[in-house]
Amino acid sequence: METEKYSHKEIEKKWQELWEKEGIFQAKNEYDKPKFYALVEFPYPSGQGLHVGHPRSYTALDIVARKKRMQGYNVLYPMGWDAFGLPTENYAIKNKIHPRIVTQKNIARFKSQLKSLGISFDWSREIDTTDPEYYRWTQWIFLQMFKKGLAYKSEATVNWCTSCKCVLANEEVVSGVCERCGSEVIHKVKSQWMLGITKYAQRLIDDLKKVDYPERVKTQQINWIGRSSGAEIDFATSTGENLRIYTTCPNTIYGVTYLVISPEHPFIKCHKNEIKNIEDIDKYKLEANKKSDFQRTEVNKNKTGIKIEGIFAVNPVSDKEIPIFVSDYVLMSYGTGAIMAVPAHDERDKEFAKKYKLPIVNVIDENDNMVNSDILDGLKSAEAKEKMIKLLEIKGKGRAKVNYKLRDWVFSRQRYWGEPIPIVHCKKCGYVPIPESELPLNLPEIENFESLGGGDSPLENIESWVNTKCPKCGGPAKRETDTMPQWAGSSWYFLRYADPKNKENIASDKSIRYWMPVDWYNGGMEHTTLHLLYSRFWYKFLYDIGIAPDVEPYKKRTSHGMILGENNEKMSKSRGNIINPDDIVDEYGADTMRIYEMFIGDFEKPAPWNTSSIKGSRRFIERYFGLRNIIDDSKKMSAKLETSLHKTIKKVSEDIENIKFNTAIASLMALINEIYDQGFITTEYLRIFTLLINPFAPHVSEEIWQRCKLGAKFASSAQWPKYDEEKCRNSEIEIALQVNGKFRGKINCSAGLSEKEVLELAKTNSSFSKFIEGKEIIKIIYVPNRLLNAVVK
RNA sequence: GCCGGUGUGGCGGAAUGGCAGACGCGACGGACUCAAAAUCCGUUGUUGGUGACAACGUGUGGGUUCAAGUCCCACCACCGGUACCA
Repeated sequence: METEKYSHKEIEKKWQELWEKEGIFQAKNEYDKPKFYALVEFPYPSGQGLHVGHPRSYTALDIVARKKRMQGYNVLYPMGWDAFGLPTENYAIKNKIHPRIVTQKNIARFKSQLKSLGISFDWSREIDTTDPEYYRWTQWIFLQMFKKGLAYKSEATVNWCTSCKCVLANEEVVSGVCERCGSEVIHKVKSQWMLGITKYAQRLIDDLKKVDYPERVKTQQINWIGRSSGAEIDFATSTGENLRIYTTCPNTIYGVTYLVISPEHPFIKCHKNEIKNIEDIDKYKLEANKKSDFQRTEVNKNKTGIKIEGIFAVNPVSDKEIPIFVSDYVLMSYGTGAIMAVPAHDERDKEFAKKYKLPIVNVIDENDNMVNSDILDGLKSAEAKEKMIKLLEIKGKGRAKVNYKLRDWVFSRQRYWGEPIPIVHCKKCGYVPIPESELPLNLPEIENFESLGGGDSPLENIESWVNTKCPKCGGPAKRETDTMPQWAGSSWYFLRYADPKNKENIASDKSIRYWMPVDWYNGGMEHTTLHLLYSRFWYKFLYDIGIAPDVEPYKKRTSHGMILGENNEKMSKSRGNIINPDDIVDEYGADTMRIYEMFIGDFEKPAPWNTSSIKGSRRFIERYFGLRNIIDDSKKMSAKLETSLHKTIKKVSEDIENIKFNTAIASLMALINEIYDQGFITTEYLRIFTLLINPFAPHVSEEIWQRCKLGAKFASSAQWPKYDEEKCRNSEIEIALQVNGKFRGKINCSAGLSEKEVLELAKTNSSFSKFIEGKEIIKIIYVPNRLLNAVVK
């Protein structure tokens, strides 16, 4: 008998090398085979190295990918690097190293960490968003958007850090202050490149019907896009110019007692000569602009405003004269920047009206019927809304209008470590795209990566790069010095994996049509309204220009829960609860780490890390490794074990598809317990068990596969086992007995008995019969092979 | 405020309306050992009882049902997202 200890280090190294040498996980360009494209979000190679959260996602889809391969699919499971970004740039600034060097170092570390986990990535298709051969296509897509008018430059309000003196992305503003230095963030108007994602708003909502995403992901996207349908209504004013407002409740128009416009509304400037209190209004506007995000949310409920003196508006249906106010509770960036206030039926308007003693007119009663509304009286509010829109349209004073909360995507960053925007500005020709033949537009080499004080990109310093010729007229022109945001490269990367070395196209047409869409994409919830939305938008655009074969990039999306620290809080340096995956792999092995992370709880829910629980996963692997010592082919596996085996094959197969990795492992543990209870295992059963455990613990199962000569070269390349539905049923079963719904014992019997036969048997059971003795049986409920309930009086 | 999610032993967590607590951790008892670790065997929801057994038990309060962790109604707590979006 072998007594050799299980040595994870030797075994795991051996198989990782063999797999790599034989290239067994490389996807084949055999376009007649059934394909399966499994994808996980490629990481940002940070200086901290891999987090224990990464392997949760990667192992899960590794299990799926490995099983699909064993089921005969041509599987693509690629990995790459989303490597542009702020932390690397900050590190580079601080340590005066080129970000490229930092990135390369981080990638090397990540890669070796991932390899030590035995994930079956196809490393031959590795991509890196900072590679000019990659980002030339990011730039190329941008140019196509520019040509279609989807990329445009415009003045936009951006976040401005008062201490760093530079622009911040929305995600860099944490509760109103700068993420880097904690200083105040204010709004500033700046000329920015924008992407017209709002043109795709409706499609981004509608096409969610076509994909298999978790409901919470769909609703979060729908809420973020924020569709509302109402009407635009033109209110005449005493200036002669109309004020156009937006409302979702045009039916409440008889309840309008004033209008409110945003402080930035151009109406103020246009009519400054007619406004008697223009100085006060300008002062108010200045105050409003000075407010930081933080202050704005703080004073959220305490509304301020000022009446415009000397000008009034006229209600287009009642012809009543009403005042106009300026208030920062109305945003210039939504709708028309002007509203009609209905204080009776809007909380914010009500608060404002109370503060400024404005009249409140009720127009909808408690039964949802219109009142005080002339021709609308008596109608339900929904009917009234329809009727009012029609009426306004006939009068030419309003029209139905749909609005979205979604804004166009601010696409400029004043930073070095990003894709250069391939546009030049010519005084004569305006914004001119550089010719596609000049792509990639490489990032120039510079010494100082720090942003300039004025909020301009550090590229602004490189005069030799900035000053160029206009591709159109040949005259002097300047290059765009802003770069693209972190989210650019990840918006299309899944396409590049189809054909990562292609020099002529983002990928060959054939490869795209074969591999797309991604069959299963797993990633974090935090990307729901960022990367996931952005990439759906880009893919739709690529569909529109004939590159993508369909409108949605991902057929199925799942989302893993976060792995929390042992104290149930988010892992972070400051909380001191970080677990380094290297330590776990070193001490327990990759197979144990994989099993542990899959067994930790429901994959889709957050779960706290617990180092002492890892032992259970390690024990399970060792028990599996020990099976080789109890092989006995002279005996036959019991009938009970045969049933258990088939049930387990079924359970594991289905659980993997249903993202229930924890219960799949539990059922394997239960099976191995049963095998040890029996005291031996046959080679055939060990073979099947090895195949079932292989996607979860690939190294140790390859080792057993080889040592016990269970089949050809690799377990990972063998056929996934099939189960027999017939054999999943026990012939001997247990039936629960109840009296009046209360459990009173159980009987063992053969399967398939009739109600009468079971009842007779039940009566011989003393604890059951005790409770029906002397009582009248009113009803018997019999669930075949499961339960018998006697209702007695 | 609005949207989404979650509440089950000491802990992580299982349960197509049908034996609540699978599987694992921990704990307790035992075997092996000079001893410890490892391993193996057993016990482990709470309360009462020597015991067989009984009662109670899935956030709270109601309801539907022969039967509810699961379905319905009302609420409470926590977590995530979002926020003056008219």
